Amino acid sequence: MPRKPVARDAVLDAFEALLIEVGERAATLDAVAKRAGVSKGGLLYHFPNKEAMISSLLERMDRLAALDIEAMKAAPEGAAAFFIKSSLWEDTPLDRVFVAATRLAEVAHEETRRRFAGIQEQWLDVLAEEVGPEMAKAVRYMGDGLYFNAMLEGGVGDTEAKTSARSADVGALLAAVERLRD
Amino acid sequence: MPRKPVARDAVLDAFEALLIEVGERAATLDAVAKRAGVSKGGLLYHFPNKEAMISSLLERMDRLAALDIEAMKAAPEGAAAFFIKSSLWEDTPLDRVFVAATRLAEVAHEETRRRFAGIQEQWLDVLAEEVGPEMAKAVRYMGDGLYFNAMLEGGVGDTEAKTSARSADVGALLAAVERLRD
DNA sequence: GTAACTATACCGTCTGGACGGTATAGTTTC
DNA sequence: GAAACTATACCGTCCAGACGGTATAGTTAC
Repeated sequence: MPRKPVARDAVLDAFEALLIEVGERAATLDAVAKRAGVSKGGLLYHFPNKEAMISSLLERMDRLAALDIEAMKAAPEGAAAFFIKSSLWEDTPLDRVFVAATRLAEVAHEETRRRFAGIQEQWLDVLAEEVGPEMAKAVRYMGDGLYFNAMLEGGVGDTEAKTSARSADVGALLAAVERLRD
Repeated sequence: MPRKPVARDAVLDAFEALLIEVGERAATLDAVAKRAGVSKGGLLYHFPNKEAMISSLLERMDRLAALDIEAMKAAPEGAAAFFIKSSLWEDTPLDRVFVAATRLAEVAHEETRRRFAGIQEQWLDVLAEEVGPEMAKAVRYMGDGLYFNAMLEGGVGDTEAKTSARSADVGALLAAVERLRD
């Protein structure tokens, strides 16, 4: 059996990290290859072009989002509370791939935008089952707001400090969700 | 008397439009000049480099945001309701410059991120005066969520249709705000 | 069991095009 | 006459992608 393609995952991780930290513009093939500890030729062996790399990242996002939605449905504290908590930036694989993909959507990457819309719709459906369609929107927009801020902050600075700063906000949001639930 | 510098505003408008519609990557100097109906030399006559163009856009944002905050304070329906309503994409000058600037923040433009943080802080202060610091956060995140979605949609497709689709959501959010106010 | 072969997993270099910016000479408008 | 342009040519750099080469692991043939 041939060697395991260890570089493939390393490349995707590096691409993701660069998108988060320095944005789409600076996530060049050279930069990705360098960060992954791989030659540019090696990178292009696994992903024939940049678009293929993006595709793989979107597949990763769909896979992780599907898991998240399952967890959300099964959450003992309720889908809404679970959703708000998980919208906080905690550097989980889903957080990372989500913010990374946001960078692509920002530069008008249509396919990425479509995938986003699909996932958001699923979230909304699950939330609506719990709190009704109207309040589901309020909850979803709060979560989107959390992501928006995570995105604006990017990977810059002390992640720990920012997480704890924002987790105070999550308390406020959970309280708001409780009020909306009645 | 020399002519009025009509091209200056045209360039800034074109830059803004391209950021919204096709993202930062595609908002090149050539593209901006072409869209503005101006020669590249003419563009660079007014803005010696791209950074100067960005600076002017951020100044425009600060100016419009300051007006918005004044309007918010004076709003008869209350700051929170005003804020939610104005977070909806309605193609106003502030909406446009805000989403355009988001594109720059996304590619890790530090100065843009700082300006955003400043404006958000002002919004939060005004909201807190009305609904208290905790619920102010909930309201602000809802507004951020609305912007997040406007940003993801970009300038693509039928703006009218999307606005009306989302204005239904605004109803839900205003209802949520009313509940939180008690 | 080993030689010949094949497929996979890379590496390093090169090229063509785009992009930001410079320079310069001329034209219109007030 | 001077500000506000147009038009065009050019430069250095960066980037996506192409290409040729290499190393190594498994496979077949005898």
